Amino acid sequence: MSIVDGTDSAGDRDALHDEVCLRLEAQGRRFTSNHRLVIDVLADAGQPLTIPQILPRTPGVPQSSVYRTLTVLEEAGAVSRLVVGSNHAHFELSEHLGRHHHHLVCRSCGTVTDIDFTPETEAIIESALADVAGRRRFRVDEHQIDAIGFCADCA
Amino acid sequence: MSIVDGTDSAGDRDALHDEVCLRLEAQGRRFTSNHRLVIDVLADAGQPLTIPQILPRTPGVPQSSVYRTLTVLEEAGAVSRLVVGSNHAHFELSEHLGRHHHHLVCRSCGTVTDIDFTPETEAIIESALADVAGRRRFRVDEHQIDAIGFCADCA
DNA sequence: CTTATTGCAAATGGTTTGCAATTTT
DNA sequence: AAAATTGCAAACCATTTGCAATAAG
Repeated sequence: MSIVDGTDSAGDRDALHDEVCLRLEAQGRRFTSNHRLVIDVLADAGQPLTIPQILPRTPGVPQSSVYRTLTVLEEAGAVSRLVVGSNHAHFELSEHLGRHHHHLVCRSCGTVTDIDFTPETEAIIESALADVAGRRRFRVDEHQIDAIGFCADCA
Repeated sequence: MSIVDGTDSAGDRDALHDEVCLRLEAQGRRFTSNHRLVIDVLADAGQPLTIPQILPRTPGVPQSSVYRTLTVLEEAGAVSRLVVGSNHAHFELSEHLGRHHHHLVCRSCGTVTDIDFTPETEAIIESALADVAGRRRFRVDEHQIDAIGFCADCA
């Protein structure tokens, strides 16, 4: 189902690159070295990163290019932009490439961590959402759940 | 339990003002006419508003004062700042004053609408969160669920 | 009277953009 | 060659802030 299944083998990484490339080409974009570099940074991190966190891992690439790359990747559905609390947007591999998950957001340090629910819990949430949204004729594409509090370090 | 229970009678509004006043005074702040004005705008709207939506409803009050008022009210726990997708933050009465709820966010027009889950669904979500977060020694204060998609108007 | 709040204007800072040079196909 | 991407610097724009005047307790 998912391109990146967590084991992170070399083959997975190639499959990830291929999938991103396909998505870019579907929109008439190109898969350049900057694109690959940013994808790899996000894949390696395994959790949402802010621009200040990404920049040091893309040495020599100007800030504006990283922003542009992230925008292109977002439009191609390869990356998601997350805005929760903090002043900086967080970026992560899209759920199209990874797997569905939710977030723990630390009030103090702003760090965002991925968490998973069981399929049963997800099913309950989805059906509750479909029910409530349907009543207002709202079509739900996706949902995001953020738990806000304090991480172990900031407790 | 909640100060504002949806019927929106004059008494509820007074109770709302009193509660906001208490919360402000607990922090050595004052309950001024600007504070009341902004609270009333948010209470009347009954859904999250952006600054561009708030300003026309607070005639004569400069933008910077509205921002400052919202910050003070947020610190007092009377207002919550919501950041989802759009370029503008959305503001609403805090769950301390209203009731716990979640959001439908329209990808197209950016409008945010409140929705409620049943207590049973909420209980399941809370226990799932407590479980997963506890395993990482993360202390959950609150959670927010945003369903992203297209509203009836933008379908 | 003491201290928080207000209003104005100016600054801040994350993010976006114009344009010429450079890659990619 | 044609078109997307890059890098640099400059522009944007939502939000914040300094400061003198004002209002609340």
